Amino acid sequence: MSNAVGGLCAVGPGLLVLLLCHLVCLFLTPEPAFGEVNQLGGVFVNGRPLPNAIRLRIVELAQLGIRPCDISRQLRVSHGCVSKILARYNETGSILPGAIGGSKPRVTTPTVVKHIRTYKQRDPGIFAWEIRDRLLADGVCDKFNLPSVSSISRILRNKIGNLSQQSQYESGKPAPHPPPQPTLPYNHLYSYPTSKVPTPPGMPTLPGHMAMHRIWPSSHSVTDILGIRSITEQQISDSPSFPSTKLEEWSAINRSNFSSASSPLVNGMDKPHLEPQAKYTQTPSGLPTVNSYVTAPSIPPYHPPTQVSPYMGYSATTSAYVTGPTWPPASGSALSPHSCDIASPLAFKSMSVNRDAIHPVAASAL
DNA sequence: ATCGTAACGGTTGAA
DNA sequence: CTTTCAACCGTTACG
Repeated sequence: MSNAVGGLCAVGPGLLVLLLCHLVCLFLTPEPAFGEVNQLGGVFVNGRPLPNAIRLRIVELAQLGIRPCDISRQLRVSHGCVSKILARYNETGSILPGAIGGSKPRVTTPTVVKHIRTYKQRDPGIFAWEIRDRLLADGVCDKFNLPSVSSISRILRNKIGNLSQQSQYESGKPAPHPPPQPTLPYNHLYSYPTSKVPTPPGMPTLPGHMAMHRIWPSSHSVTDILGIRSITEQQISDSPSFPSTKLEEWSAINRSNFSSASSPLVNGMDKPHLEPQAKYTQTPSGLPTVNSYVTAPSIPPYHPPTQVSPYMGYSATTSAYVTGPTWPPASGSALSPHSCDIASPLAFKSMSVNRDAIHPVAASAL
């Protein structure tokens, strides 16, 4: 909670940083140096996610009732991509891309191995499939991270066999935190992108502890992003305690994105991640590129300074959690409820405040 | 005309 | 340190 003070201070330095950021951006992204141009004239970086600003914009426009095809034309993003982003948003409530790279989450975590070993010690004749059942029954694993029978066999063969001689696993790691949770250390990072498994269509939420796997969208929901986290809140929670969960998730989601979306405060500790940014134009905050994406005439002034803030918000903790898509916004967008005063993106502000002004946008697209 | 989606070539990062 | 692999990306083209 040293951030209470830091929060206040963050405003000052924050502005400085923003300024700095802009200077950098000016140099880095007059136009996307490594971008390619799609059929619509939009610039993209193959293999890399669209800047969050664009993604956000897509959702915003959709919430305003603009058709995907028009959004596509207006933002010069392929309709396939618009479709995908909106579908994802609909499904998860997040505009963010999934986790890029890395390996599948490990299921045979130390905790699981330990349990397997225990089972084996208690009943040397136990079968792998029995162990599997017990892992599930005992809540060590859930059906999403339950090791396969062959994995268990391998563990029995490779690890348990050796370990049983010297029990290095436990002695080596006295487990200061006796597996507090069956949840796996890796899984909290990866669970969210189970976007393929996450919520089987029709199943809105995951029951019980599985809900935990879905906390991520919370901080990334459009509402949160738009909202609009005040600058003072954005203190990147350097305390590794509670709030950092979100942060970790964030960084796990996509490191380059993380750095690009988060406040420059991260830069200090994240140097390696800056490189890709310089390389691509997924610049810090992903904003400057916006201008090159967005068709100038149709988009209201997209003042960078104010745009930055929502993305600084990405790194912050979460407050409100829009479970999803309040899709066709009943009245006004789901985004507007937030008083877009301090940190709200001008882009949105201009939309919600002068809703009339946005109509021309829609009109121009139609 | 619009939309959903598979294929494609690409990037990324853990193992 | 390099390679492999499986995740994701956005674009394109097709239905």
